Amino acid sequence: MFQPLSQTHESSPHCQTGLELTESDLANGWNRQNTSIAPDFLERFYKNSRLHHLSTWRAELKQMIANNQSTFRERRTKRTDDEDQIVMHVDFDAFFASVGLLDRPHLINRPVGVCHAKGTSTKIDSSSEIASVNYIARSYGISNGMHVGDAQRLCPNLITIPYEFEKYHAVSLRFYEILIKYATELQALSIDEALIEVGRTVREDYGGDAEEFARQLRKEIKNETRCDVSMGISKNILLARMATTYAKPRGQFYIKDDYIDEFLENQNVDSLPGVGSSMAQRLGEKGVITIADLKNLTMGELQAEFGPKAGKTLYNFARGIDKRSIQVDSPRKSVSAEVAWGVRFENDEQVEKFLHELCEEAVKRLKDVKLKTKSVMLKIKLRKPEAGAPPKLLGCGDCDNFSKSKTFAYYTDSFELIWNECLALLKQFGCSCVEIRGIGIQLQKLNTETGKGHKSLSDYYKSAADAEGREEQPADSNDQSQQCYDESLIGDEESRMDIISSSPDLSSPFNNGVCEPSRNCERNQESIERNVDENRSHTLQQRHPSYSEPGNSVPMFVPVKMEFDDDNMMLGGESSCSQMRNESEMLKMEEDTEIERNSIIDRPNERDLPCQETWNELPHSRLITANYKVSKKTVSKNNRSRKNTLQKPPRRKSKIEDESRGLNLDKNGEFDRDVFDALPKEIQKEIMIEFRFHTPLRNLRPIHKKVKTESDELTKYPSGWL
DNA sequence: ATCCTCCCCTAC
DNA sequence: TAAGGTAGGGGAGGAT
Ligand SMILES: Nc1ccn([C@H]2C[C@H](O)[C@@H](COP(=O)(O)OP(=O)(O)OP(=O)(O)O)O2)c(=O)n1
Ligand SMILES: [Mg+2]
Repeated sequence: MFQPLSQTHESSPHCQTGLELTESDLANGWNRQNTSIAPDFLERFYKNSRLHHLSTWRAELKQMIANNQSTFRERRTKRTDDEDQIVMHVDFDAFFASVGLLDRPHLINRPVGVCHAKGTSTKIDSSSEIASVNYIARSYGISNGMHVGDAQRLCPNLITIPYEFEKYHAVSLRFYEILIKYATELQALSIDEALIEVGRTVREDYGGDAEEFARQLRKEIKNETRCDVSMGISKNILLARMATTYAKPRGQFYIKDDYIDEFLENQNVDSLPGVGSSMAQRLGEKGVITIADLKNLTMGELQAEFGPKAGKTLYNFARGIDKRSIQVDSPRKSVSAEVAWGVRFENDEQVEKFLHELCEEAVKRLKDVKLKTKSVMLKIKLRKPEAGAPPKLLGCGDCDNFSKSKTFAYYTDSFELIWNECLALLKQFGCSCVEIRGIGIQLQKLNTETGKGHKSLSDYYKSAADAEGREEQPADSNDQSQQCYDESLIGDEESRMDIISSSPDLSSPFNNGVCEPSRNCERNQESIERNVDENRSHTLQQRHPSYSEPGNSVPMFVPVKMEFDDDNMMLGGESSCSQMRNESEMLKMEEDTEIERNSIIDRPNERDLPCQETWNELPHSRLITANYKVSKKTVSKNNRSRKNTLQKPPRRKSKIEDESRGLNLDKNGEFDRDVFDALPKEIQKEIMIEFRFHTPLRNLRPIHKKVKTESDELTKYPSGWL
């Protein structure tokens, strides 16, 4: 009764090991050419990845809009009250499919989907994903993201067409050009989707008739791109987006104030943007299916269950309230590169080589946006011990996810330094190469931090007007420091240069990362970095017999280009002062703790070696006891915190249970779930880490229970799609 | 309180 | 055959 749908290996007495699975994946020549061990894998993968394209385009469009802010400014000479705001959401219908059909008019009345599968096979089993299907295909129940095989089961006549990324891009650019003409504020959401604020345009040029404006805008976009958009209109972002969904395809819909409640109440909670399958399930467990149900919960109840912010958002959304403003530009907070497809390794050299390439990619992206980072995070996906071959060809399958980060003392964009940390983090994981199914590098704490949060254009104008005590005030003529900040981070080259030239002594973050002090540092400068999370690392290390004490390691000095936090020096204002203080303090700490600092980039001794001893060789009760004792403080704290939530389930159910299901702490195959469950989440995670990283998987016993299938993990078909 | 790390979730 | 990326919001639990 709990048998999963997946048919792969239930009858098998043993789980296949990672080694077996990876070896079999890499056994045939075609796969060897198309996995992470192939020399040009990364480039080919990114070239063909639709999701990579979506993300890249999104970033590019946001940047483009930010650079074009001045275009909107002219229109925004007056402060607009939130009440006068008219938000419109514009979104192409079946975007990839529609663009693909432009040159295939003979297919226009057939069910069509965009995917990689050539469709030459007569078998209905392709695991290729459909990026976009037209509305005819949707009438069969096919949706975006579905596997071709599943889609063909629903509609055997489905026609597949290939990706044409350049065309999507070109159509999108034309689309945004048109929007820029009318928008007072414009937020790029994706390649085919944007938010615009057009209150002023509608009032002044369309006699206040928002729907007439929308009709004309849709017509213009259709004429220019030959593709259909749908539009949602309302007083805020939430309602505009939901209106678009209702309007699709080839339609528009205006949610006026007196219709809000009626519009919302009968819809399911997951039609709220931000409420996905997980949140919908958690709400469902509380008997909340519709938005009307959601409205019956108090703010307190929602916050107790979902946290202060998420609870408040749910409470407001259920009432059609959304205070977010359109974000014309917002500072980038992270840059990353990751791959979770085709990732298979036979040996550690291959892992390092791949990580090296990925790191080059991540640093290139960092430099492309002219930023520097202070923190690098390595993300690893490891095959769950019980996971068989993934249903998706060369997919990552069912995985446990892990991440580890390191914080530097300074901002940097030095490949050497970042790479060095990536490698160190990889070694800290110490995982078996054949289990790896995904790797990612994320660079955080970029030198864009403001301490002031995001600002929309209207926010900006409001504060400028308020400060000046006048209503009409061009943005760039006052609040010099703020202007300096905005433009220097996001603005175009010209305005940046103006600002920089006004303070010639300070180097810019855009001058190729070189300033006088850093030049001096370039040679013979040791790497100065610091593990902020030392406590955590130490607990892990101490619990494992093969770890050395930090003091025992051999320091390794790395010559790197190093800079002071000059970026903040040029910002001026309060936030940069406090940032400077922090930097000075950090620098001081570095001096005070030289040994510890060195240990961070120590070349580890024995802990890098493959672990021979494993926890499996200990009685499991000892493991539990040991961990429990090490974290006694933790446990008591946890008890305290759990008391707070005792009324509710103390933790989110399914995820944790799924993760622990892979564990067999006892070599007799018995696993004391009660004991494990009683442990704090943190400790559970650490136990898992120990087992995943330091236990030969062949010692793990087969798992008989599985609740979620892999496809549950990674696909989000509407319920009842099969 | 507020920060940090390590996650999970969501959206396209 | 197939190309399951990426950025941001935010929560849990620990440290300060
Ligand atoms: N799982 C998904 C969802 C979307 N996309 C791509 C293809 C889509 O065409 C494009 C835009 O996404 P939308 O959610 O707007 O979907 P469509 O435009 O295809 O359909 P519609 O907006 O009419 O629902 O993003 C994708 O590759 N994979
Ligand atoms: Mg669309």
